[in-house]
Amino acid sequence: MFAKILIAEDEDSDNLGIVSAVSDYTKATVDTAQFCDKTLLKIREALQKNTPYDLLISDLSFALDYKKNKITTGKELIEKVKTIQPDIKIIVFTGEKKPAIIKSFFTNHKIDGYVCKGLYGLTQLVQAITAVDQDNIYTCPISKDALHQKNVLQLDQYEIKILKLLVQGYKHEEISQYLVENDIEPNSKRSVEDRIRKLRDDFNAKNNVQLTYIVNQLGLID
Amino acid sequence: MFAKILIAEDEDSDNLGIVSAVSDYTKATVDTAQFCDKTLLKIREALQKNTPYDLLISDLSFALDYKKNKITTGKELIEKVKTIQPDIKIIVFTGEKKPAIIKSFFTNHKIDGYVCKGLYGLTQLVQAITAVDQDNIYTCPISKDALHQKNVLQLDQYEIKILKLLVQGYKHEEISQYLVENDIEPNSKRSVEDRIRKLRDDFNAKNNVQLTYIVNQLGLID
DNA sequence: GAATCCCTTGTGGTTTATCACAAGGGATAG
DNA sequence: CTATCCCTTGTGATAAACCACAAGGGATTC
Repeated sequence: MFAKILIAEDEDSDNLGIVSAVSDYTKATVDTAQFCDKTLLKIREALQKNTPYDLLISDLSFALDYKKNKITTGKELIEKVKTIQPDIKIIVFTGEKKPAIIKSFFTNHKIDGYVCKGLYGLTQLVQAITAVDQDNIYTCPISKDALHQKNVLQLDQYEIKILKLLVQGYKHEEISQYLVENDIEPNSKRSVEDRIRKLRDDFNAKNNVQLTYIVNQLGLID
Repeated sequence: MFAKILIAEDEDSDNLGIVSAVSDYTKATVDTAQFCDKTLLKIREALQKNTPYDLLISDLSFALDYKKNKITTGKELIEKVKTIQPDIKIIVFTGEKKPAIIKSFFTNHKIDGYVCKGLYGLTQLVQAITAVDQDNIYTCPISKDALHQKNVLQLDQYEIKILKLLVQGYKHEEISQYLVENDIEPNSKRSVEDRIRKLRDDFNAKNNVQLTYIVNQLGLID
């Protein structure tokens, strides 16, 4: 079983509950960090002292940093952590329930578990720790659903760019111009329209208003 | 100081922290409820036994009810509570930071305090309890900002209806039809357009795509 | 090299959104 | 009562979104 666990969670109301649940269950050394940068620092230090953490339990959203922390989202934090200690296990423990976001953490960031905070969050977190300790992947009911949804379409960078420009009020023509100026191809007005139409098809949207609303609700253009 | 406090919070990871902070500070009887309906029930029972709660600390979002609880949002909960015990003090303790939503809780629901969960959530919650106990209104830094923002435009039901139809892909003409069928006035296509144009002006949006994106981001059409 | 496929782009036409101008009607102040 | 204001609605024009068809070009296959 894990011997050294780090919990990255900025909400003070949450900390106590998580720490006590985790340390009751695992008997491991449990440290906490309330900022992304602090988390990274602790992981680095532990590595240098040859007493690395086995497991990181991390939230995704962190308070905006009045102290100018460099990293402010769990996404970036996890990316950085993976570069300095690739073998560390990671469980995300968060309120975020959007399927697209959950999915991307498994596919893009190779996390080991995902637990949504909620009624039974702590129970599931304990289950996750057990599973991950045995080299399994853990998904709570909500994230399991998210991963099994077939029609959680992932957007590529090109599509995200177009949609972001759209919600900024850009016209098709202006989007085309922007793409030309930034050397992104394809970039004709016609191609932009084509891609937007494809997206409308994919998401069953009647027009661009509904399309942008849908992808925004799904968290695809955050 | 308050003698009897009820905490409505569905996240189990949060409960422990909140309860211990509140009971350490107040020396009051502190009860908790993980569902909206359960909360309402406890308040009713306490009233009948002539030992009512002095203070309700409530979250806003609650887990969706597999047991078919009637109330699933803090908003509805607070409305109901106010009808059965109008004099109870209410502090909202939640992750929700959208100005429009925060504002509406003070103007429409006459709550006594609003604290955003976060780095110093518990500290602020304790401050809120002190303030509210002395019949003052408490706003945490974030909600204070929200209340002071001048340009947090509130939408009326008519405007919300139109915007909701818009993001469902309705055309102006179809919105007009819908309004006619539901006896909502004004309902001509022209009037619908006019109102949408006014909204675009208010929110500085170039077109309907940007408009709906903005109001959605602000949480005005939830 | 020719046939084929796929992606990109262009053209032109229809529908919808956006906008300017104005007529009608109810409410209100004097 | 009348002048005025504001809200609603209508008309018609322009801009943008939306859509169907097809040409050109690169890559692949045989």
